[in-house]
Formats: sequence, C-alpha cells, structure tokens
Amino acid sequence: MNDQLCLERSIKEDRIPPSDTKTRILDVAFRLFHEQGYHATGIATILREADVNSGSLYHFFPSKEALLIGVLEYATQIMHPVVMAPAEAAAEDGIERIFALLANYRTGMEMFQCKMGCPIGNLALEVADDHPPARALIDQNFRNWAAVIEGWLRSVGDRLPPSADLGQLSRFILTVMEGGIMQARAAGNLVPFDESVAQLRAYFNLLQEQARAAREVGKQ
Amino acid sequence: MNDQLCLERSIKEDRIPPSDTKTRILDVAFRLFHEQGYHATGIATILREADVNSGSLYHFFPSKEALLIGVLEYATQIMHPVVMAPAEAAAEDGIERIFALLANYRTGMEMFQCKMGCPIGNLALEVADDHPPARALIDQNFRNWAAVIEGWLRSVGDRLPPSADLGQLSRFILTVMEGGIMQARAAGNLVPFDESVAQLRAYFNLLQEQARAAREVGKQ
DNA sequence: CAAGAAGTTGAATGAACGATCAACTATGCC
DNA sequence: GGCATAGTTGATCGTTCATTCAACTTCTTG
Repeated sequence: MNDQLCLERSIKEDRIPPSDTKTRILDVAFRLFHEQGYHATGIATILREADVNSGSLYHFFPSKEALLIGVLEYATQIMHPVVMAPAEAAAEDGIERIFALLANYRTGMEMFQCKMGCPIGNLALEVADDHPPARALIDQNFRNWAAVIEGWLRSVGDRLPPSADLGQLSRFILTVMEGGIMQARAAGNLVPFDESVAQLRAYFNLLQEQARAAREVGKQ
Repeated sequence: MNDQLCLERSIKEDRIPPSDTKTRILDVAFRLFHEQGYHATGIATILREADVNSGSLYHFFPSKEALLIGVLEYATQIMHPVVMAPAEAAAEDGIERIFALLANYRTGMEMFQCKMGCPIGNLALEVADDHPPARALIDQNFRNWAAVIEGWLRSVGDRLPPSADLGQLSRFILTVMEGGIMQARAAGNLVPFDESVAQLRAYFNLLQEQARAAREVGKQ
C-alpha cells in the first residue's frame, strides 16, 4: 500500500473520465492523508491541490469524516491492482511472492526517504479509536491484504507444515511488514525493515525444514 | 509502553514533589497524546486537565512541538520502571520474560478495549516525518526497548543458536509487538495480537530446537 | 529583608479550521 | 424545449487552534 500514488495515477490515465471531480478529490485526499496524516491535512489543502471548490467537495462528502470513509473505500478498491498484482507478476512461487511484495514496499519506502510508510497503517493508529466506521474499513483493508497472502501460502502445498495455520501466518506477515515499516520510519533508514524481513525469512526457512522433515517421516 | 498511566502515577506519588506543574503537564500531555494523538490534542485540553494556565505551560515549553519533545524524553525515563521492571519481576528466564512483557501489553490493551495501543508507536507514525527531533527521540525509545530485550536474550546462553543475531532478534520482537497491536486496534479485538504472539512463540520454539540440535552435533 | 529570578495568571490575538449556502451552470430525460 | 436533477462557485460563518504578554505572585539567595 506504499506506492499507490504513482501506480494509481497510471490507472487513472487509462480510464475514460480521468479528471472526474470526485476521483480527483479522493486521489488527492488519499495522498495527503498518507503524506501528512488525517488531522494534519486541512480541507483547504485538499481543495487547492485537487483544484476544487469547497462546495463541490461537500456535495460528494458531507464531512471530513465522510471523506475519510470514501478514501478508505477507495483504498480497498486499488489495493489489489496497485499492491498485489506487481508482486504476483514478480514471482510465481507463493513464498517468493511474499518476499517480492515486501521488497516492493521497501522500494516504495526508499523512494520517499523512509517517510510516509503504509497509508492504512498510519490511519489505523491515528483514527481507528475515534471513528468506528473508519476502523471497520481499515480492518477490511487488512483482511483483504492478508487474504491474498493466505492464497499464496496455500499454493505452496506441503512445503509448509500441514499443522501451520496459514490464515494466522498471513496476518503475521502483515504484522512484520507494519512493525518493520514503523521502526524504519523511526530510525530514518531501512535497516530495521530489512532486519525484520530477514527474521521472517529465517522463520520461513525453519518452517520449510520442519515440513521437509515431516514429509520424510511420512514416506517411511 | 501501554499502561504507563497507572504505574507512572504511583511513581509520582512516591517522589517528593508530586504535583509539580511541569510534571503535571507532562503527565497529562503524555496521556492525551496517547489517547487522542498529537494533532487531535489541543493545548486547551491539556491546560484544562492539568489545571494549568497557558502562560505556565509556555513558560516550560515554548511551543507544542517542544512539549512533544518533553513528552518523548519523559517517556524515555519512565519506560524501564513502568514497562520492563514488571516483566522482569514476572519471569526469571529471558525468553519467558519476553512473553511476559507481551502478556502485559495484552493486559493493557484489554483494559482500554483495544484502544490507544503503544504511545511511542502512535507518535512514530503520526509525527516522525515532520518533526526530525521527535523522530530521533522515538528512535531512541525503540532502541532502549530493544536493548533491554537483547539483554534478556543474551542471558539464555546456548538455548538460542550461536548464529542468531540477538540484536536483530530483539528488534524483530518490537516489530511483532507493534504490528500485532496495530492489527488488534483495527480489528477491535485481541485476536490478531494473540496470533502474532503465537507465531513468535512458534519461531522461538524452532530456534531453540535448532540450537538443541547444534549442541548435540557439537557434543559428538 | 531586599532584589532578582522563577513561576503564574488569564484575557486577548490572528490564523486556520471544518462547514454552510444561495446563486449559478451543466446534464440527462420526457 | 422544458424541467428537474446533479454538479459547481466562492464568499462567508462561527469555532477552535497555538501562541502572546503585561501584570502579578512566589521562591531563591546573598
């Protein structure tokens, strides 16, 4: 969920009405919420950058909170094409797809000098407590993300232990990604993110070894 | 860094000047930044809840950003007695201390209906990009946290593989904690946190098994 | 006890905030 | 072409925001 900005721009240009007002508002609001956070972003800034008048914005979104909801629904829609599809194109194997995805997040972080991080993660910590409907949509975004990963994990068959809870493991990967990004932003460099990914890789290697050993036993 | 509120209050009552203005401001600001976030917390609210006039606050902290710095320094000081000491009292073994610490975070989350989470983590995502000195102090808080964990890990000796990078592993534990809290807040329940801890436990079991096997080989 | 330093009071400030609305224009449908 | 609906304009509203400051009180120190 890192480099939506760029890729989503290309999506926009492909479609027929590229500069439709509502989409332009969502596009800019999504970017500014990501860059500055929800509370730190003023409506006036969104209006200026989207080149829209306040009346138009309030025609589509009756309040700033409604705009937040709109942005989170927007994020749900663009998640797969923007975040998942590139990783699926980068690797065929389920496990390698996961690390390709993490590498893409790394690249996104690198492009913005370790700033911004994950737009959904940022909003999760900033607004989840105070805006229940937003919390639900953030949760939905996380669930969708993990569901894709779980699909990748299922595709590797017996290379992971049959006892492993793949749904749980998919959410653990999200945990590691978000935690790694948080520390990288605090550090101002990617070392903590890389270290977290390295530990995750070590875990996966041990899981695969465990599965291999179990298969040997099964053969006998 | 979850239940500082309660424990730090008891600290305050022990010391000689318990209701010193500056400490009262820091106490309230820390709590409100934790509960509502930095931008969502108005100076007026801090003044009201700390029962202090604006002039007094600006006597100690020339700006809201300076107050943020003060709060982060405050957090650095109270981290060990409030967060680490209880876990050290709860378990002797290094590895069990880690999971006791995570259990304490869980309890803190439970007390507040899965809200608030980690005060440092929240600020990391909200202000790290825009306030470089705050970013450095957040990083310092994370480093101190992980350094304590690393000490615990070193104390377990050969029960972890000699090849394991214990500094890296300590930061990975912070990653898992923060990522698990983020998902729990989004979900509105503790399941994702518990799952993350379960996966971390599985990883530790595999690491210990690996170390045991290596020891066997070494004996021969 | 004198005198300066440290801390406190609280009304006032201008800027930025989210939100409103009556008037206006474009669009789609019969 | 008529008429409602959808979308747009931009000045304006009241509120809240972080911050200021001159006057005042309390503490410190010689």
